[in-house]
Amino acid sequence: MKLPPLVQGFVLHFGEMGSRWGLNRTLGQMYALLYVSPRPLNADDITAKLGISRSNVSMGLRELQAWRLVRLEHHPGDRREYFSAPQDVWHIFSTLAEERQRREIEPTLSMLREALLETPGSAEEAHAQARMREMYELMDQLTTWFNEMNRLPPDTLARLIRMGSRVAKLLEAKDRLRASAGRVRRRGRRDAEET
Amino acid sequence: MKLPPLVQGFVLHFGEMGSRWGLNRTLGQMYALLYVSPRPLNADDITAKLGISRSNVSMGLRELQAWRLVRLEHHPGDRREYFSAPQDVWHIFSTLAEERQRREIEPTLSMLREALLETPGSAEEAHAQARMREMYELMDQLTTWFNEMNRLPPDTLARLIRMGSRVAKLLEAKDRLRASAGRVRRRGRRDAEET
DNA sequence: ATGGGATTTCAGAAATTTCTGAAAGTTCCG
DNA sequence: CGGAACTTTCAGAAATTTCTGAAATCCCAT
Repeated sequence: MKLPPLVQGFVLHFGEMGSRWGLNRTLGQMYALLYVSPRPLNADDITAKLGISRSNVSMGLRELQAWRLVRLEHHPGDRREYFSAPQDVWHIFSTLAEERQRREIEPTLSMLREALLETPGSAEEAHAQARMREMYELMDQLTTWFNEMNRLPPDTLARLIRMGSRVAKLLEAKDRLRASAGRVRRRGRRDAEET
Repeated sequence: MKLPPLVQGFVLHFGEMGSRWGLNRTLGQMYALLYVSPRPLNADDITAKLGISRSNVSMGLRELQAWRLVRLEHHPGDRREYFSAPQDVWHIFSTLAEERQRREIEPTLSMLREALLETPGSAEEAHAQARMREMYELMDQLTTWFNEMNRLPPDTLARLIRMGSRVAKLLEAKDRLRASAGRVRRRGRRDAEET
């Protein structure tokens, strides 16, 4: 591995962490390398910089593309394929989250949906099914929420994040507004809809 | 494995998924079993129901406790240890998320903090460091946000989730309120603080 | 303090995942 | 076409992770 120390540390760390995120060492290293690279790299660049086999790089690049974490581009007058990581960190995190949802959550939601259609054959199964229903409902709600938030304009979302728990204050404000509107009992400004 | 079909399907699925979440097959199966079980189980129960070795169960239980996913209890007049999964699904998801943050995010935040203190020795390193700073800032913001939300009273949080993207409407309402307050230029009701 | 039920440890076996080199495939140019 | 420049495939090697059985340890009741 032939890299400046700062970059090497970053790459190695991502290699280690790669396995904790559903990736693996090589994938983590490759992604880290592309992320900090000032220009797109081709497969041989990556092979050289990481000191791993060419075929491993080829497979890794396929997988990173499946994760939608890297983009492929061509340079005029050069037959090789160049890869780069999108620059926008928000965007990166959002695709990462989407992709993980697709791989980690959706299969379970389907499985649970099917299980909930079965007829329990015993008290034990009935209990199990009730527990599955609870889990299904929360997962479903959370993914719906996540998808909605992810569809919001990025700056709105950024603002909500920046507010943190102070959004709760908005809720209280809304409640006060509704309460007083109820007391006065006439048509007023309607700034927000009910949930 | 000797289980009612509905339960067996659930357990096997969690076994498969276990590896995608930072667990592993056995851990996933054990957790699934405890989750749907109507009563706490001891290690031998689990050994029998899942058909795996006693020692594997012992190690798995330790790990599930480290994840704070199961609780240990004792029954009077019985020396064995009984394990159960907390009933509240919200609570489960929240500890799961906390635990993942601790294992998947925090190490990277530390690594990045250290890297940002280094002095880049070349233009390439300077660029890499700038990219790391971007990543650090977003991760830091997201974890702060997550921690704050997780500290909110559960019903407030539940309400926010149920609102989904409609929270954005509250933001707009707030903006309108501030705008008109500014026009009128006198002290009015202050329902929400500025971000 | 001893016996025995219960749990833990751990070295090596088994299973799974990742990586490689060699061969095959693709594409473009002359 | 023929071949050079790249990329992909894939069977087996290497590395890693998970699982087991046997032995050790713990700890309570007598």
